[in-house]
Amino acid sequence: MAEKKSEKKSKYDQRYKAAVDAAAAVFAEKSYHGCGTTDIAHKLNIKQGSLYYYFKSKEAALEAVCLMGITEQANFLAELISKELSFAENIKAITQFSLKSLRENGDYIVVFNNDRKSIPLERRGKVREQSHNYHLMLMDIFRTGQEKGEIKAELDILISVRAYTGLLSSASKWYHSEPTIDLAAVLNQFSEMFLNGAIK
Amino acid sequence: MAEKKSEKKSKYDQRYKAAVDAAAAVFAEKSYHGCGTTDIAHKLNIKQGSLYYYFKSKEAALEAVCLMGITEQANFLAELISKELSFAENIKAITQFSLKSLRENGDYIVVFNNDRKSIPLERRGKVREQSHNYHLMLMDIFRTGQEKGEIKAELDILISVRAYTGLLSSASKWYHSEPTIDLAAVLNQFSEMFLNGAIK
DNA sequence: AACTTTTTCTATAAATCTATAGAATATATT
DNA sequence: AATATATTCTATAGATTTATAGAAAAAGTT
Repeated sequence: MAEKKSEKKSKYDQRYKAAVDAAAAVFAEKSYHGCGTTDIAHKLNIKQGSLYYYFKSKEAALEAVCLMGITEQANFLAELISKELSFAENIKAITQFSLKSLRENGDYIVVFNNDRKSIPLERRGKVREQSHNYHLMLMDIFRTGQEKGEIKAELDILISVRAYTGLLSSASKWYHSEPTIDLAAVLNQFSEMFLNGAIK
Repeated sequence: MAEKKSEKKSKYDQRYKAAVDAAAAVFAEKSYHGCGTTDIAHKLNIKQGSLYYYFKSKEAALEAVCLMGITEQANFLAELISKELSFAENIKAITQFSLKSLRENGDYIVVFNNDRKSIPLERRGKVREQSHNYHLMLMDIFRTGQEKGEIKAELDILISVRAYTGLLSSASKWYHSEPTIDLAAVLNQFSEMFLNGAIK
């Protein structure tokens, strides 16, 4: 009976996850305001009205997608920090994880990057918290790197963090449409360029 | 009479420019699909229906904004190339011009970056042409830089260009909300990081 | 098989949004 | 001043969208 209950629950959960996936895919392709709930329902093979069995509102779907996108990244950062690696190793690890996430959960990251501002203020709390947290952890990694003398002393840490996150998030714009480009090549070059620069 | 005619024409042109500015501001703030024509009209201090005296459609307004955003950048690149500077000088000049444009015409660039995909296919021609052109010119600058031995030989040019444009376009996400940060500081650090890297 | 719960469907209310047409007002010209 | 032109307004048609309510169907339970 406990087994049956958990099976039942997991059936709903599976379907709920499929709904969030569908929302992520549609939001990523057309943007939150650029799509209708019909599009999401169609991708799930159900009718528009049925979607509200899983989401209280379209906004709730957006929140779920964004939260999942940033939470995965934040959790990874927290784990990474506990390992106390060098700055260069941290950058390589973060770049690798980000690009792998882009390939496996690209829609979530794209939606977080592009549409998180469309979450209404009263619902934005959790997403803001996670992304603020992510930012703080990155700042921490950079600050530590500079204190240890790994990062050039003259660099402003905030600008550096912004530049690095910008580099990563920009990858989400083209990575998906260029399957030719090899993941490892991008990874190596991003890390190399960011750490050591483009010129000799 | 010729003077009066041109004055008249320029009155319409002034107002048309104000309309495009208003559209850019609203699109940048709420995104193309996230706003209504009412928002644009309100910013212009006219009623919603009056907007159609200046734009045939909302989509036409979007096209005008995007085209202006990318054209300015493309024109600058074309001029720059004719000067035949070194790679490092080119990067500094492009970074400087981009950040200056961001400050002065930020809305146009934000809209081009975020919403150009919302231009319907049949209207996208001119914008695509200009942005393809921009990409080709950047590729050219990087290729030349590598041939002259300024860029590390092992770097893939396409990935480098993507990384650099990503760095620039990401600035449009935060520069606006952080008036504390000095333009010159960002400029120097962006160029420095991209050229020489973050670590010692 | 009868019953309960879960999931999906149909139909629709209510709000919103783009675009148009024709009236009204302002501005320029003769 | 009378007339023409340019600009804005009002009102609205028509399409679309989100969300809800209650019926129907599917799945699970006893």
